[in-house]
Amino acid sequence: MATHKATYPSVEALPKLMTFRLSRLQARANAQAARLLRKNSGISLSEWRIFVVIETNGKITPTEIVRLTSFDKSLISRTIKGLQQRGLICADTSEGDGRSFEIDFTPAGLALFERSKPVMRQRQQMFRDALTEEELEVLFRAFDKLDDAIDEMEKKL
Amino acid sequence: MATHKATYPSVEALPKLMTFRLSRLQARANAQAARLLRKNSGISLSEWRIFVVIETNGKITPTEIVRLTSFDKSLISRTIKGLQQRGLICADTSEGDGRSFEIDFTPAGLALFERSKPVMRQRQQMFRDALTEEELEVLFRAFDKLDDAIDEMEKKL
DNA sequence: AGATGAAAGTTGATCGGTCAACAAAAAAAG
DNA sequence: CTTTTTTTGTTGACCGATCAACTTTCATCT
Repeated sequence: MATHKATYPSVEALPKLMTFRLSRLQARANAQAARLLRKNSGISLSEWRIFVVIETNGKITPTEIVRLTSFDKSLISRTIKGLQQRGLICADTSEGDGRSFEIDFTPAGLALFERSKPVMRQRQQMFRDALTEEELEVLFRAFDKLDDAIDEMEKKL
Repeated sequence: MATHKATYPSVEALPKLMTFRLSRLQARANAQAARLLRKNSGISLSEWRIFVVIETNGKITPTEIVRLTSFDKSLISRTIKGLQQRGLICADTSEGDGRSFEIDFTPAGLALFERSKPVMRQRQQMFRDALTEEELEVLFRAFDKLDDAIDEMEKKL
């Protein structure tokens, strides 16, 4: 005979919610990266990201950073200001556009970046090593597809 | 003859950085969910998550929520307070523990939750439909492995 | 029982991230 | 050439998330 006690979708369902897992994983990865950076070089995660973009692209304007990364432009603006004030990046006005400017490493900034690179590279490698080649492929393909799915939802929902 | 122009790891490398992709995807998914909820029922994402936990578990204490979800306990505390003040959940002190209490839906809260469920379920389904069954399996396995990888890094780095 | 330590929730401070409004400059339209 | 529109970057306000300090209650040890 059934009791009156309610039955529920069961808590095991929670880890099967994609956005739940995604959110949790990202939060943990994020917190860890921030802690590592803080310990190794005292820079924040947004600052690290700006550095990575400069490294991969060379000197670059804020708008280009937005285009390449989709980071929020106001966060970029504030992050750049902080880096400048500490002398970790330099800025030169763009030729032919008085509104914009290009940022680049200063020697001090590059040194600080290089100081964190080993541990961050190792971390990236540990993430990759945790998965097989095939899983990595599927994962990145899944990222692409989920990105597209969000685009579609923006239209339909 | 080579020029003096520097060469860089190439910007195409950026989308191959796992944490970069993870962060971007999660941020987008997050913002979208928040927008949908705001539009449909005016509740926040943290409030939605609390509702989902109550739905899957039944009435529950804050500490149990922490255990099940790893959400931050202070955020849970504030979220619960907000829901209570709007009469969307009710709280009864736990039997045998004067410190704790169990929260549950009020009729109003349940109604609001049910109002958002269809669109949120559809969203979850669209995420799942974006991937094949096999990709889904690999994705969730990857989540598990990456979670474990973070645990290991906590020890080594 | 009384003291000590652990656990449950709350609160304040702070930071990161997002959004909307804005000023300056450039580009496009007339 | 002048007006309008767009683009670039900055700023203020706000919410979400995290951390540490704290209060209250419970559990443990003697």
